[in-house]
Amino acid sequence: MRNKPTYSIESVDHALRLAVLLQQEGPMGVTDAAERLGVARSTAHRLLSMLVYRDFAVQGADRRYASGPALGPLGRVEPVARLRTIARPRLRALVDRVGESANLMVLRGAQVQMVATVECEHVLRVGDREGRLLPAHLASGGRALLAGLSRDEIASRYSDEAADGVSRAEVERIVRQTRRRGVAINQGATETGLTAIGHPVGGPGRTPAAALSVAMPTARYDRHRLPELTAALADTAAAIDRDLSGVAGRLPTELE
Amino acid sequence: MRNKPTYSIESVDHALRLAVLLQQEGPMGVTDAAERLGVARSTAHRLLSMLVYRDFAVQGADRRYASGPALGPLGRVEPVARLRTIARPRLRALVDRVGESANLMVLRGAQVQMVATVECEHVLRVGDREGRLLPAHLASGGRALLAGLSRDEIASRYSDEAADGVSRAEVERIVRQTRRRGVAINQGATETGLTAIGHPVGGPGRTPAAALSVAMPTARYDRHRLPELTAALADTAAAIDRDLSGVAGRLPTELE
DNA sequence: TCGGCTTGTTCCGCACAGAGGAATTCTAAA
DNA sequence: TTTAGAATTCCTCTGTGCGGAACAAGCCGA
Repeated sequence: MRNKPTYSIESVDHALRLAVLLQQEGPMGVTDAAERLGVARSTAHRLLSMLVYRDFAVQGADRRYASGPALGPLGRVEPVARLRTIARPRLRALVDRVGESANLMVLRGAQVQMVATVECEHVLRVGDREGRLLPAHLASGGRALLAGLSRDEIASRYSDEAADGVSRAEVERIVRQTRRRGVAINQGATETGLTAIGHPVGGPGRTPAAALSVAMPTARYDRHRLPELTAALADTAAAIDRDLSGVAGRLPTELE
Repeated sequence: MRNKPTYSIESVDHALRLAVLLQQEGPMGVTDAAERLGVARSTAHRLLSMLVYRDFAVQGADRRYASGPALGPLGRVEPVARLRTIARPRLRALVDRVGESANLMVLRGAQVQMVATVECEHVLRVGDREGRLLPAHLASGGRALLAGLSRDEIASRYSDEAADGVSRAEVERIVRQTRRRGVAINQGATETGLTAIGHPVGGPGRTPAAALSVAMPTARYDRHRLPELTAALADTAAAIDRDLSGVAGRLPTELE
């Protein structure tokens, strides 16, 4: 969730908040919804009717309204927010350790979405990209995640024809390269002068669902730093994985 | 999607329509969104900003907006609509064959959602319940679907404590009973005087994702009709499964 | 590199659409 | 059957949502 827009639309905000409430808290009645939103019952009813109209809600036999098929499955939005909360102190520690900005990202289709970013203290640094989407095959974390996918899984994300500027064959070449190197690296692919190293989050035997990266100006990257960076990434990934397992969390791969 | 509400809210409608567009058609820019909605660019931008604010959209590095984590996965809403379209003629044929109302439903958590209904021509009949949610363990189609789930899968939908009027132990008892009988039947469980027979849709080796039922007044149900009804349901389920496989569709179990 | 064009973003005035109070309808329990 | 609570419908009015215009950012070709 971002900052409130400069010119927000209250009616739309109420509707979207209500959709999220249904998703996260389960079925509720009109009166419940009105109280939760701080609006009149008639307003709540109108909002619910709009949500039903556009498949964001359905009404049960008991007259309560539940989340509809347009929304993500019940309870599964939270993992992204929880992932951000759990990962942020670990990202902070990673930045302190290596002195470069760090990112956490999840795979969404053929792209990665930046979930969290912690910036380093250098004046010249990679800035906050939280919330943004990048092509997965270009980003270091995206490459780390793609390298963990089967050929079928890659096929389900990339068509035969070049789309979004890349063919499946090219993605497969990048995956093979990443696997061969044992490291996911992006040198200038997403932005000239930027180098990033990626590492998946998710222990052995588990599908990696998120990835870490450290990103820096190419001027500060030297291949002799690679062992240090990869070790720091691996340690941080393991720590995040432990944190997530400790709360019996489900990882956002299940968003897909 | 239902009929347009009596007192609809245009601003909310625009926002929800835009969310569905992002979901179904992939990333787009402000100008595209404005054209698709028939609004000014500044209005489209405000709507997109609200969607981003509430996690229904994210903005990519190329400035386009894509669907956000609060929405169901890309392209997966449509299967419900397509399932309805594909199944409706088959439901019609089923109703013609057995002379009773027929439903198609999908499992959503611990409930089933009615996807499509075709009513029979008797004056006393089970009416249209399309769009409604019912407790899965009570509905015949829900029972048919639950009987196809593993113990773990049932555990993920029902907690230990009695919630929504049922405990997991009770659900497991119903599942065992359904499996023993080889038929999923609801006599008066969802409504007094109503009897329904359910049957899963999904061929051998595939997880049943939807279910059919025929539903009638108990006054018209006789256990000697059971072979006829189950045969008609099995034939119809197989036909729908073929129709779905023919278009290489994915079934709505993947909504979950 | 620069300029022109396109697209995204911000601002503000105004009129009509969204909110809410009240009336009506529905539902479940006693 | 009655009653109370909740859902739904209706309608008035004011403040909010829309869109035009200005501004900012990005892209591409010369």
